[in-house]
Amino acid sequence: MTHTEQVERRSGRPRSEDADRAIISATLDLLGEVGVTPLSIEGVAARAGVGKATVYRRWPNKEALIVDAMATLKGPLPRPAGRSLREDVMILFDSQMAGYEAARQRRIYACFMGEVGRHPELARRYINTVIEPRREVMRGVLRAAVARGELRDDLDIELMLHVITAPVLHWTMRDPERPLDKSLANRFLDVTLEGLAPRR
Amino acid sequence: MTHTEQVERRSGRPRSEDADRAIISATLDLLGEVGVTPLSIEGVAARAGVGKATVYRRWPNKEALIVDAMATLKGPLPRPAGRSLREDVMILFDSQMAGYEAARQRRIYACFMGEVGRHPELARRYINTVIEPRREVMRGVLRAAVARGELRDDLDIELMLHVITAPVLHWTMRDPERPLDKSLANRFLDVTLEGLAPRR
Amino acid sequence: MTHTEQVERRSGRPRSEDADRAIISATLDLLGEVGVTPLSIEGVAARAGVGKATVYRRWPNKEALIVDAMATLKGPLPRPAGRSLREDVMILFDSQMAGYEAARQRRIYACFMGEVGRHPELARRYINTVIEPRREVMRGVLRAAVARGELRDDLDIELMLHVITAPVLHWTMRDPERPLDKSLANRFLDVTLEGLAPRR
Amino acid sequence: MTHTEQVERRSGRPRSEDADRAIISATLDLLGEVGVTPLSIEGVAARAGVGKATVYRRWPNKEALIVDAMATLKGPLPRPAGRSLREDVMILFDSQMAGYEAARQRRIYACFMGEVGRHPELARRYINTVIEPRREVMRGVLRAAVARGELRDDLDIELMLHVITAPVLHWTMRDPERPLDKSLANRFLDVTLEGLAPRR
DNA sequence: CAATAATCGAGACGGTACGTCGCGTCTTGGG
DNA sequence: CCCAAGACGCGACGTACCGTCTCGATTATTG
Repeated sequence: MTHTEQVERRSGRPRSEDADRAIISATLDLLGEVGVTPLSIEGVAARAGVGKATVYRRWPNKEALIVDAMATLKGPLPRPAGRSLREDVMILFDSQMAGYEAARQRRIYACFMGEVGRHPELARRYINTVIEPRREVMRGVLRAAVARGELRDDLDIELMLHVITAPVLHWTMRDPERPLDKSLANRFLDVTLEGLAPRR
Repeated sequence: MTHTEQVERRSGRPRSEDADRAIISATLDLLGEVGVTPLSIEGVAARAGVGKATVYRRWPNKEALIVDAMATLKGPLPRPAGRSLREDVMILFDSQMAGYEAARQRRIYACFMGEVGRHPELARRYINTVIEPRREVMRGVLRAAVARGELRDDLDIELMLHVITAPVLHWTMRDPERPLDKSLANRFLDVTLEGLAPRR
Repeated sequence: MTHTEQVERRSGRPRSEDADRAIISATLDLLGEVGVTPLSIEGVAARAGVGKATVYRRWPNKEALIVDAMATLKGPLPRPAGRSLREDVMILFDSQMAGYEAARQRRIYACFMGEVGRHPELARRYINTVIEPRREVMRGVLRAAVARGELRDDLDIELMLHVITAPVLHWTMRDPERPLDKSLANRFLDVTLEGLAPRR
Repeated sequence: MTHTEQVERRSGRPRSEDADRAIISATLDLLGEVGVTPLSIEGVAARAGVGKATVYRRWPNKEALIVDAMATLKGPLPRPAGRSLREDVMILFDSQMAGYEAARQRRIYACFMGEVGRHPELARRYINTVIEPRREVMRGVLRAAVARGELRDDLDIELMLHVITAPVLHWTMRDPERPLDKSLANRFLDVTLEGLAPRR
């Protein structure tokens, strides 16, 4: 999974997988804590308890390191149940709000959003790699809801996707440390779903 | 308006107001371009075409400088016409999307949102000083709309405020350089207002 | 005697002669305390209790100021009695060892000697203006002593001048604060006048 | 020989001895060129072609650096032949007048002499470390000459030492770049050994 | 099992940006 | 017109941190 993917065994002492993991984890921590611009290899190595050369031996620069670190964020996607729109949406929300991993991801999301202007290429990769798959799941949920008649069929999916997710995401950015309260998420849904529900 | 507010005239050469303005403007530019953490007094002075000492003579550190720079962002608030909800909301949107000043403010907004976790105190001041007054205008708009029967009266204003503004604000963060297209803003409004409109 | 010598009266407030004196005196003090290179107009003005512009109005740079300050060091030359070589030499020594003015001059002498390499032009002027007149007095003393038969007539005056004065001057440089003890000066004279070789 | 003398090997990359040498040499050059007060670590680093941190890692301030730099000046002492006073003295003079190293040492000597008042502690160390050993050699030469009957035995060695060396040293200070002409040194010796008084 | 070779943490390297200070110049109000 | 006070742009200072490089020690594979 690292940048210097190797196929054939090389002689000499093999690279420590512990170091790999510690570096990636430190990178993700720091991405969420300080953002892309102030993140430095020095800081990553210190946080990982590893020599700087151990990082540079694997990745040529911080962009490459961040790209590889992001790849580990793809993780297992939430699987919507498909019974009702609201249930599916809450499953997706839940996966972003519970646990240490989710908190770190919220911090990273906020940092990338704040640095879109400085690091457009990295931000694009982050969106494509990490965010887009989740949006794709959500699109499936919305399409299924349209098919079941739970959502209007005269609006494009992208519009509905943004209107449903933006209140949650933007709320989260204002305090990434605290997960969004589930009842508040439900009240957001009440409003937006009302607007998106088919006119009878 | 500078940090070292002086009442009585001091002896010696008075401080240059040109320098004041250049420093504040450079600070706002850089706030939008690089954010809070990487902003440095050195960078501000260089951008302003001013000696570093000229900055340090006025503000003891970058936080104080940023606080004073933010104060100049309050600017004139947009005045809603009060004829219809949609017209008023579009007036408010417009004031954030047109002109160089608005573009700079969008960049600054994105930077502060991305650094809430690192500089909570500064972010809080920014919200209170710059954002909250505009939200207050929007609250007035919403209350008037409730009074006119254009919005449901069973929801609290804060909820409606967030649901209406979040899609616009979050869309903006994904590309602060380009102002939000007015027709897209209208489509967002179509959906959210439908959800917030009173049941007949 | 200042650099901007003026002949005709100019209109407006005349320049303060107090300031002139204070600046020159401060310059001489600092010349002796910090030397030529670290001496700054800022320091002179502060020591003189005068605005910096008041100095710059009179002298264009520190070299010109130092030149004029040195001119005031010429002072009244000691007048040898002409009765005996030893008495005359001790009169000259005395004038360099007694009083505040003499101590300052010793400090200045040490500083210039130490900075000959950095400021050869200033040092040359210093030698010509301040030191050379005193050496000229000493030459007269030596010539008279030769005429009286107190000194050999087969040596040139410059050589004798240097051999007699160097032990005193060099001793002084090793601790300019303390004036050379008169009895030690006498012992130096004993040796140079009589030599170190044993009398047969 | 560096300030942070280490006995046991420390982990990590060892400090470069090339850097040590370059820094010390640059310090000695600058000591002779600009003196103690204007000497700065920045200047030393630039002259040595070394990062400033490389200097500060070894010495905490310029005084400590100068002390260590002076220690390298002790060098090999001249060995007088012991056959005659004049020959021995000229050997000692020679060692201060020939070669690049000697020219640098003359410049340094002049600088320290000129800054005795500003840096008495450093000057004291310089005298003790660098000058005193050479004076001790000269004392041996003088004592041997006294024993051989070449010098009077009724004068103390310190007095003779000063009277013999001062003309040479003080002449040198007036132009440290040019070594003292050997024939002039001989004429100084002629006088001090024989005296200025006429032979009866 | 010894030799080899790549990796490890540690830390020194040259370079650069930081906030501070002091320089010589410039600009006020008041005498 | 002079004077003090002090702000101005500029640049040097000592510090901290960056990415790179280099050391002795460690750890698998190879002969």
